Amino acid sequence: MAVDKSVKTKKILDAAVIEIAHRGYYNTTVSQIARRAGVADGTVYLYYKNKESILVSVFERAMDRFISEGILKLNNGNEPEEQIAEVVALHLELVGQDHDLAVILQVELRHSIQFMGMFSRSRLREYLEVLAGIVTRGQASGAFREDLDPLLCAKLIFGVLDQVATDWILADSNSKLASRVEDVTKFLIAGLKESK
Amino acid sequence: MAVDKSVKTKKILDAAVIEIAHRGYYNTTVSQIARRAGVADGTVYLYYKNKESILVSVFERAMDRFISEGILKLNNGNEPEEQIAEVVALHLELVGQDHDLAVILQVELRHSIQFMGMFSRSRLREYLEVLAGIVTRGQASGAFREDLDPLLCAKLIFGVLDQVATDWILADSNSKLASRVEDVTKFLIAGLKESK
DNA sequence: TAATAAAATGAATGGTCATTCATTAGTGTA
DNA sequence: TACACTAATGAATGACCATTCATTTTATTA
Repeated sequence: MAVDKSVKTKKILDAAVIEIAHRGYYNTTVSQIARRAGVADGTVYLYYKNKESILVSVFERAMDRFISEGILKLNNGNEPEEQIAEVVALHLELVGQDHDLAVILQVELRHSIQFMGMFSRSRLREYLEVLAGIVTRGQASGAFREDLDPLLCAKLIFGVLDQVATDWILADSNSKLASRVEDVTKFLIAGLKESK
Repeated sequence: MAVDKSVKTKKILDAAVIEIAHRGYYNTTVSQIARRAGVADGTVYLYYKNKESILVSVFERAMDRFISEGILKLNNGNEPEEQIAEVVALHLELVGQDHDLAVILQVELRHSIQFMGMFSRSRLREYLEVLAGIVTRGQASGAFREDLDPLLCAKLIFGVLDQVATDWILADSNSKLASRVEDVTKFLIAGLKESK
């Protein structure tokens, strides 16, 4: 039945996210994923073509949560400065909420983009374009300096967020990620304006 | 003879850097490294304990080039703003000079820090501390705002540089990395000062 | 209930390496 | 030249693991 099908597909995917986030793709065996999902090894292949396609699905879910669910929350009525603050908060909140998701985005995805000509670059692009849009609007309204390319700014903003997230993951600290939102925002907004 | 020993060790390491940068650690076989180095498979094990220890040496070399050779060039007499400019230029130049080195630092190292309890974090720490030192001095001299933690600032600066470098690698563009030095510097310095 | 179809199983297969080690080549010494 | 010692070789070993598929279990239908 259709429902059963998708339920089991999801169960396997859930298991894969956990295993891959903990051990990395190459150190995770299909058997481990199967065991955690509570199915036989062969069953995995009824739902996924092969190991790599599981990874692709893992990425798709991660990107989706992040981009679709996240970015849509942006309030377009706000001032550019406030939007930057919103993005920082959203980005760090999302990463902070789900450690496994975060590891996959920060560590595995990057690795796979490089070594398995993976799609996904386009989703990142999407994200960058949202950021660049904010910068462009800020420049138009005079809030932000105009001597920097918006796409470059978008990348720099992303770099900062990505770094804070990675730092949090690699340090496995329980220090709330949220506590850094304010300072990061200050830094970014200053960078986008003329300095004194 | 002692000289021969280290020459061959280096030859194998050179080969490993190239292979690993192109294919990633898990997709690189010891045979491939041996072939590129022009030695037999077994010979590799006369110079390295096992495959993982090759990776460790690869990282050590990469970090060394980057930190020791790079940071030492910083001119301590300069103003904080100039030092930031210097760091940006040095970082991007070093990465831009050696694509293989860059891939290993940006992609493989991160992956390994997460999944193989690797040392190396301490070398990154070293780098961050140099950056934090610049910020601290800038705050003391009144050049930079004082409401942000220097270590956080160091991480944000690193994030920006890391992102620009990664972007360059993943886009494999031949657009000179150097062309971005100026704009990145502007952004960072503004972020470190009070905004208008 | 019996027959049929669909889903799930897990042992077996085949391929891929990291690593070893018996053998060979090379180098220096007397 | 013969001997001893070191370095290098690469075929063989053994472990691992993705994937397959003959068989079993479960669900559906008549």
